[in-house]
This record gives sequence, structure tokens and C-alpha cells, in this order.
Amino acid sequence: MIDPQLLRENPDVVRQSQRARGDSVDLVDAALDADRQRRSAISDFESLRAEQNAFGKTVATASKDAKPALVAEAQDLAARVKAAGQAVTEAETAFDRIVGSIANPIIDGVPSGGEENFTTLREVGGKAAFDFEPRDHVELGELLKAIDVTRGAKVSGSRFYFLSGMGARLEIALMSMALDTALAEGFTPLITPTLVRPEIMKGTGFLGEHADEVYYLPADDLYLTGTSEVALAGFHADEILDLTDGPLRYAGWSTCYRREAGSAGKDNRGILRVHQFNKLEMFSYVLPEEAEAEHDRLVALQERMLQACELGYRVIDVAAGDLGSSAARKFDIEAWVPTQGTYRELTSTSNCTTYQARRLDIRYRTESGKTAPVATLNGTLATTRWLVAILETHQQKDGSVLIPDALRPYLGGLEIMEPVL
RNA sequence: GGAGACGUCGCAUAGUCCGGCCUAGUGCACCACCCUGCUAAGGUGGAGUUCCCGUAAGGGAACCGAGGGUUCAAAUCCCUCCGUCUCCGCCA
Repeated sequence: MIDPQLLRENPDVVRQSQRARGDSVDLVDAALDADRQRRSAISDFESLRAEQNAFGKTVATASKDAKPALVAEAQDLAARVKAAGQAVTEAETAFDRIVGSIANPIIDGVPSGGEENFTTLREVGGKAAFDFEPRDHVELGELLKAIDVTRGAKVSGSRFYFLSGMGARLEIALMSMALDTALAEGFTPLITPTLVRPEIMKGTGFLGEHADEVYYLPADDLYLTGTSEVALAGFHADEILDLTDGPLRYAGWSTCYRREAGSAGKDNRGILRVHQFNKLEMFSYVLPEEAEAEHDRLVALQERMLQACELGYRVIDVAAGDLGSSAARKFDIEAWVPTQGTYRELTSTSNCTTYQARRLDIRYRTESGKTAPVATLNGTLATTRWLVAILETHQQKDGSVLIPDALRPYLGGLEIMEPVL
């Protein structure tokens, strides 16, 4: 939910953002109109209600003789109050629907346009080169007996897999390293629920444009989360936070579930795009004025992880049209995947400013004692997908894979993964 | 899954049977001031959240877990849902 005050006082900012995203600009005027209607409906209702309250006292203290006439009069008033109340409900529903469909105004500097209009901020670590024909991660996974997509499909269908042996160990090592990185920065670890109620799913914005990406369990009216961001954002829903000692930072460890409904035929091979994976997610609750600095901080941590894994990568400033409704800015880090000859997204970090917090009613107390929505940010610190880049980047001619130094302590000092015969 | 109890303004509680004197009382904690004086007590006042009108001072409305309903009037009566607790059953 955008700031209604911004909408009222500075609608041009919102219009510009809508234009950059390729969203409807007319929506802004519809929202302004809905806001006016809503406020006038509230005024009408409240003055009638005040009249009714006053009249109720008269009725209560009236003599037996006078009462019947007064009650008859009150009945008419009650009917009008009820109608006015319904008008308020309708006006508020309309307002919520229209304003709720306006995306978070982008931050200055975010490139306009769609998916292909991103800006590359920097490229680090180069593109791995080989003096032999590199194998892709599926082939390596089979040689190392680390990834078993065949049996994954047998048990659960396409886009499912088993991580076995070194594959399983490598993922745990990666997740543990990510957790340690977060811990060193003062993040509080959280292992989160992966099934959540509809309100939480709606509040985090995933029932909007991502609705058909989400697994739903009708028998229990629960949603499977595609990221622990959902639970991490819901964690403090309806609370007033004390941020005087600094931001609240959490590191959520969870399995993620995605239907991948819109990606039929895309990335069918291997574990690049799957229905289920594990992820360590950072989530920060900060003062609005600190959000952009926190965003840089999250990117820096992500880069530290990529560098620890000795991967080549680029950081991109995602274009407005590819942001998702809650994010005002998003940086993706994409790692070089040798056999694809391209960069693929390994992390994503979004600055949701106060948009998500306003919807989830997460606030802090300003110096004047008033409440105001906090800013929320999230970012990936490790996921199963990283195995793709790690295996392919560090492979050797014989199919073995060198383990990056930083990961070795998490694998009992192991330096290399060897093919299993 | 079955049976039952409960959910009130930071915490603890009253009020709910028998709707209107509840603009929700009391205790504790909190803040300001006063009195007194020394490690405590007493007095006075204030204090929640959301929204609407207003430049402001201020005024008004809503909120007793959530949402509906009955009624001139609901914390109070009725229904649905959510949550907590107790007992029983079930449990890869």
C-alpha cells in the first residue's frame, strides 16, 4: 500500500513511477477520486452517528409516556446510520482495491522499462574459462552422484530432484556459511513456517502478480511460501517496533515452494528452476531514512558470499517494470554459468520502503511519539541454485570439482569432490 | 477428531447471567506537577490505537480477539471464524 498522503499531496511522483513501470497512470486519478469519496462517506457517517449517540441518551432517560414516540423517531435515524455505514464500507473497499493496485513508487535512479532494461552496476570475478569442454551441472551432478533428477521426477514429477552425498553436504555447507555470515553481522536466525494464512500471503503481496506461482492447500486454507520473506515479514505484523537500538535483522532458513506455472519449457534441465529448494534469506526492519543504506549493506553481504564461493558475477539494478509491486528498487546478483554462456540470478535484494509495512501494519514510534510505518528489506544469502554455478565454475577436466576455500571448513576440510564410480 | 473453559485500554483484573447510570471501573507500573524530605509515602492531573474535519487551537467517530446479525441502543444477546488453555482420542 502506497502512502495515501503522498498520493494526495504529490500525485505526480506516483504517476511518474507508474509510467516507468509500464503500469496504468490513470489509476492515480482513480485513486484520488476514491480517496475523496471515501473521506466524504466517513464524514457523513460520523455526523449521523454522533446524532444517534446523542439521541440514544434522550431515549434512555425519557419518561414512559414519551418513549414510544422517541423510539419511532430513532428508528428512522438508525436506518440512515446503517445506510451511511454501508456507504463507508463500500467506499473503503473501493479505495483499498484501487490504491492497493498501485505499485510502490520507484526510487530515483531505477531504470525505466522491462526485464531487458536493467543497468549493470559492476562485474566482478570474470567469466570462468576452460581448456576442455566443460560439463553442465546435471552431468557433473551425475558423475559426482550429487544430484539425482531422474529419481526426483520418479517420486515427485518434473522439476523435483534429490541432492545426494556431496550434493546434500555442499548445500548444507553453503547454507551454514551463509548463516555464519549473517550471524557475524548481528542477524537473528529464524527457522520459519512455510505454510501461512491468506492474510499474511496477501499482506506480503504474493497473491498479486505472483498468485499462480503459489501452492495452495484448499483443505486447510493455507499457502506454501515461495520464500521465507513471507514469514519474516509477517513475523512482526501488527506490531509497533522499537528501533532505537538499530534495525531488527533476521536470517530466515526455510524450504521454498514455487509452482513455476509461467515458465513451462524454460530451464527444464537440472536444478536451475525447481518447485522446491532451500534458501537463507535476510530480512531487515529499519527506519525509512535508513532503508537505502541498508539496501547497500545487504548487497555487500551477498557479494561477500559470491566472492567466498569464488564465482564470477555482475550486480544489476533491475528495471522498474520488472520489480514486483512491493519493491521500490531491486538489485539482482547474477553468477556466470559457463555452459550457458550467460549470467543467471543467484540473489535478489529488494527495498520495499514502507510499502510492505503499511500493508502488514508494522510501525515504529517517531520522536514526537506518533507511529509511522517502518521500511522493510529482504535479500537472498544462499539458495540451492548456487550449486549450479559452484559445480560448473570449479569443475576440472576429469569431472572432479574443487571446493572453494571458504566452504572447506564446512565440509570437514575436504578440498575436492571426486566422481563416484 | 470429541468435550469444556477462556480472549476487556502496558500488565493484572471488574463488568457479560438481567442490553441504556460503561464517554469501560479498580490495582500495579508509567509521565508531569505539588507537598514533604531522604532512599519511602501522600496529593493532583495525564496517558492507547485508527480515522475524519481544521493552517492551528480544537472538535468528532470507531476500537472490549475478528467478522456478521438482532435492537431506538450491544463489552453485555445470537451466529461464524481465529487464537489460548484443560481433559479424552489419534499420531509415519
